[in-house]
Amino acid sequence: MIDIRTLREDPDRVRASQQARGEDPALVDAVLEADRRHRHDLTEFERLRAEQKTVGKQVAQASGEEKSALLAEVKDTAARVKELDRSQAEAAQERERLLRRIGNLVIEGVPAGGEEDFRVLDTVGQPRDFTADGFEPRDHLQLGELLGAIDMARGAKVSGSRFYFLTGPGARLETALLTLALQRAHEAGFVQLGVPTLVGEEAMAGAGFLDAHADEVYRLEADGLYLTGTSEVALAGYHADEILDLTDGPRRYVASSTCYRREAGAHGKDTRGIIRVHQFQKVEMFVYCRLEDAETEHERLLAWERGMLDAMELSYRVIDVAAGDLGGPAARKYDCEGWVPTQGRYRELTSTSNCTDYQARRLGARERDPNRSGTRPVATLNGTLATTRWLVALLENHQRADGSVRVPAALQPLLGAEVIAPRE
RNA sequence: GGAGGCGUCGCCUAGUCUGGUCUAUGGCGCCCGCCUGCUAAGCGGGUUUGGGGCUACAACCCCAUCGAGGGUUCAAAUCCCUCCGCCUCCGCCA
Repeated sequence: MIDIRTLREDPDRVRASQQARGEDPALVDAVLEADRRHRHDLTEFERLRAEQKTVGKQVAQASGEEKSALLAEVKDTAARVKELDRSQAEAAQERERLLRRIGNLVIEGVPAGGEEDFRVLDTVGQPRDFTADGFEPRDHLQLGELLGAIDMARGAKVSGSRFYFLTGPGARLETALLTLALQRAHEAGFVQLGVPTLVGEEAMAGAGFLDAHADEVYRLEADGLYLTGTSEVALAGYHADEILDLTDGPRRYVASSTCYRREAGAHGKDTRGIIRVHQFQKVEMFVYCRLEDAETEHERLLAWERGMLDAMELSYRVIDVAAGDLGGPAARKYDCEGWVPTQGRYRELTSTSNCTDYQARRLGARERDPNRSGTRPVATLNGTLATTRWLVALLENHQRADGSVRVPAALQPLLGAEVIAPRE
């Protein structure tokens, strides 16, 4: 949620941001209208309420005839107060409802436009030339089956489409990847958290996943709980409604968790293999820091992601995601996309968002304001350090003509092997 | 699953039966000042959060806030209802 005060004082800035996102700038005026109504009724309510309290005290002192007279007088006020409180609250709710629909203020420099309007910031490595290598690359599922690493058929038998088993070397490769990510985060000073993946409505909404992504979320009707599509939800909720002390620098957390996504709008897309599945593992970084440090911190998160991709010896590109493709809470988002040989294109492997104070305001994660009395929202950022999807890039890019797959040096000690060989 | 207890402004705590004197008590901690070779002690003051008015985003004034939400009442921490969380006991099950 953006700051209502920014919207009051500088509505043009908000309109411009909406425009860049391809969203409705008229929403700004609707919020302002509801805000005016709210403040008018609130002022009136407070004035009458003060009066009611004063008379109420007199009632307590008085007796007999004087008391009945006062009672008669204040009874009317009480009814008016109740009425105004209702309309004030109603206007506040309307303002809130509209305000929540406005996305975060896009940071200057973010390309305007939609999904295709991203800017490429960097490209690392070359897409592997299999013609030069003299063989036709197998896709990750062919390799997975050849190596005894992925079993889609049994996944479907047990749970349906977009479910899978990782088997033997596949499961071990995933574990090694996640472990390395956690190790590297630990060495960088992150505090590791074990997190709930089943959360209440408050946490889900606070992180912003019940707005645009509501269809993507698994909901357990009987218990009023939601399965999280990323540990960001739990990590964002961790310090909800708290006043943090950030004088010693940012709070950095990392968590590995199972992620659940309905993929409701993805019928027929990426149906083969484990590119797009209902359940996967992810190591996620999450940072609470001061607003003025957020952009620097965002660069750091990106650097940690790139370090991990480099260690996997993958070729990838870094993109500055366009405003229209950001999602509500993000003010800027960098994706790292790994090369997938059999698709001949780059696919998202990591994503890091700077949510500035947008998510924190809704969550109530604050700090003492260094410039004045009171508190102010902190900034939150998140980023991916590893996911199950990385197996696709690892298998396809490091495959050899005989169907075996070379293990990147960084994973070899964890896996205890330099090569994953086909089953006999 | 059954029975009971509890939830107060950082922590502990008074207040709830018997609604108005609660502008929520006291202690601890913390902050500022005084005193003082230094520290400690002592003394004085301050110390929830959110919002509105007015403004320099100060000071000041006001409203809300006693787990959350409703209700009763002129008036609710206090009475009634619903929900949430924690604890104890019993049962059941690993």
